[in-house]
Amino acid sequence: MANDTKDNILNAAKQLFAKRGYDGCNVDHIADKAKVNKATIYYHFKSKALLYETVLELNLRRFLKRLRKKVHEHDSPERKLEAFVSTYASNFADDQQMAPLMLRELASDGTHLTDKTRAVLSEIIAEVDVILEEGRASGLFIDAKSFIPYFMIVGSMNIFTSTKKLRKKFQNNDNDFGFAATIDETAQELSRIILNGLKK
Amino acid sequence: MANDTKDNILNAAKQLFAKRGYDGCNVDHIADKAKVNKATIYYHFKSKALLYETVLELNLRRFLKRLRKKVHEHDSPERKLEAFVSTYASNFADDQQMAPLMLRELASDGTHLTDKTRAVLSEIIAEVDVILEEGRASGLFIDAKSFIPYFMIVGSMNIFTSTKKLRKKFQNNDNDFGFAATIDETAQELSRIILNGLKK
Amino acid sequence: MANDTKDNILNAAKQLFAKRGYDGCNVDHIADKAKVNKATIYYHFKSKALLYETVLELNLRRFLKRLRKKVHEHDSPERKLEAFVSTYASNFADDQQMAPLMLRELASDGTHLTDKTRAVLSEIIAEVDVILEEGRASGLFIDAKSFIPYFMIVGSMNIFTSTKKLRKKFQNNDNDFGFAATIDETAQELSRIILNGLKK
Amino acid sequence: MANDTKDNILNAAKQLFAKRGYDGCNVDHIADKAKVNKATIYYHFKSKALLYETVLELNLRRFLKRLRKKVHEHDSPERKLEAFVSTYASNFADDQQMAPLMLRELASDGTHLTDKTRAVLSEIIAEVDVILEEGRASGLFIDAKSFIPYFMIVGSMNIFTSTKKLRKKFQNNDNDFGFAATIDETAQELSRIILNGLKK
DNA sequence: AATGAATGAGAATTCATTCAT
DNA sequence: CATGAATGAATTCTCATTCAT
Repeated sequence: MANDTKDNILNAAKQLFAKRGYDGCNVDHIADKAKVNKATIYYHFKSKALLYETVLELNLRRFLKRLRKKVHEHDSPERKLEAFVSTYASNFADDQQMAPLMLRELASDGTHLTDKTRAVLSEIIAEVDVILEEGRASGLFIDAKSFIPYFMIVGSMNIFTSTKKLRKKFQNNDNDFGFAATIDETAQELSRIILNGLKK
Repeated sequence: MANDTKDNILNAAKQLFAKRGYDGCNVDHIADKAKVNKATIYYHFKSKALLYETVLELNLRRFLKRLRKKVHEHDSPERKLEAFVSTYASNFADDQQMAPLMLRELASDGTHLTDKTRAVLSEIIAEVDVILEEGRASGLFIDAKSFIPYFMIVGSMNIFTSTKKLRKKFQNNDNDFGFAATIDETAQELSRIILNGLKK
Repeated sequence: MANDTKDNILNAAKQLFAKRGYDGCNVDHIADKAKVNKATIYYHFKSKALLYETVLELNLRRFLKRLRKKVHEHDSPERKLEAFVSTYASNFADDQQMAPLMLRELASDGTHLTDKTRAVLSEIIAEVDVILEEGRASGLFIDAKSFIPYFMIVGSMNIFTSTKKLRKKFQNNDNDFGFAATIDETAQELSRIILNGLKK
Repeated sequence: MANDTKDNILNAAKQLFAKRGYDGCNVDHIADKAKVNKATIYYHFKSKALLYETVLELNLRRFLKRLRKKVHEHDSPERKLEAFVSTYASNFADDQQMAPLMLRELASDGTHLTDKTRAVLSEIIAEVDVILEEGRASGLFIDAKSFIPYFMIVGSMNIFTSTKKLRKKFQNNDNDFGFAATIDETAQELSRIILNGLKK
């Protein structure tokens, strides 16, 4: 029961933090959504800030695990990078909260990130770094700072996922810039451009 | 004098909204930073929400104007795209607030965006769209949805600029993923990968 | 109006802090008693703690001023000491809050005392110290540490004033220990014992 | 084992009630200090209020017993009064909590005192009363209300013991009012002044 | 145009207490 | 006996906003 309670809180918190940001949502609301008493949240997590940190760390860790698993199913740097992007996409398709959560954190320059959570973030970037290094070593890829392709992927996928409603508002226009694309189409095209761009 | 006051408020607001987000900063704090009385803010802008909208619209409009001017100094799609990216970079180099401001807005799915401001945003994307269309028309570029290169640029440049402090925290590690790069270097490498990636 | 408001708050606070102690009374209650909105208290005093400190300092300062004035109307150490005690008494007769306020502060070892307020306290003791020094110098008084007569006066007068209701509960007994005495009678007898006790 | 737990709770409670007062300390904190679960406190004592009353009654009773024993070792009123004061002092020297505990109770006009506990208090005063009565009967002491010497002793000894830290803060001054005295010196001087003052 | 004062509605956090185990 | 979990009711403090001047 205790674990159920904790999970309910963590899920409710994740949704609201994603939707409204840390400052934009309140503990009452989280308690309502989790169907627990507000004080119960403070019993399990000591403060709103610690709850937020827990949500972030837990989800990033889970995300890293899934990315790794999928990436390591492949051998060539190209397939690995594709796997990274497509897993990124499929994860975001299932879990709509991750994208705004990460984006807000980046926008606030990691203010709420603990050392442990930053370490997880680092391991995610490292996945891309290793792939690029392999690509460079085998003469496939040009020499480029790892963070640039990483930011390209993270930036575009997170923005795409976060702006579901916003993108719809452009679809009345004569030009919707392709905004109606699915996340998988987007991931594929993104992969294609990046891989092509990195190729020697 | 009246305009001085208004500008002071707009500047203070921009800095604080950028740093802490709409919900994360309060009118008292803006008043303090602008060195005006809190009621003065309500005299010039009707509410916190309207102040925020004004900040956003004003700055996006200014940003669009600068991008346009620089892009239109060039002729070929390639040079134009490069100009778009490098102007993006130089603007962010001068104005550290724009990046987190935009990023937060995207993370919150444009909740605070007025129709007018969304229109400005649309015109910025349209700049890229036109360039890509030209490129496609002249057989230089592959056929790709415009928003993808756009999100790649916006995502990576905004994340890079927003995470100055965060990136520094990675620089003790043996691998800093190239995070120490300047914004201009970053823009150049980004241009190179995207142009290469779009090329037929 | 602003000063009226502040005074209302200070008075209400004084009464409640005296009656229930710092932790025993709440800001809502003070606001009710002062007939102001709770937020108004926070506007004028930044926190409950600062309100408390202000109450303490203001009242101790006023108390010191009155003691000094009366003491300095006399010449001999004996008359001065009597004046000190009787003024102490007459002040406490008018202002029932001062005694429990001071007593609680002493009980909590001056935890809430600011440097400035401690200085006022010091000046009150100094009044007694000077009197005793004069008495010793003119060969009237025995050599005794100043704080002891001071604590005797402060202790007995403050306890007497603070325990109005408690003392009444003893008055059904066959022996009420003299608890029914007035504050002036008490002060006189106290003076007599101390003066007699200090005499060479 | 059961008694161990109860004693741990009573000791922890005594220390915290003394340091912070009834309202200033919370059951969680007592539980932490006693190294028991919070619910255990409610198992042994029914409420915070009852725990407090138990602490008070137990300790006052113990205090009374010790005072009585020492006082009754002497015969003359003078020696008995001296014994009362010196036992007061030696008890407070061993048990730093008693003084603030009593002082707070007096400051709050006995609000938390049960009838039983008030009866114990009464018996303590009665000890002094009997001594003074004897002194008056044998023509040694002047006629004075018993509570006044009692309040002088209680007031000064309790204030002295409660203000260990506060007194230290005065010791940088050029005049420390004798605050550096030990409790035994203080008790001796107090005895001397009171006895001298009561003498016919 | 600008400001000090005031406030209603909320927000985070605490706390004494209960209860199932 | 003892405890982890849970909670209703406070409690301190904040905040966007208004208003008289």
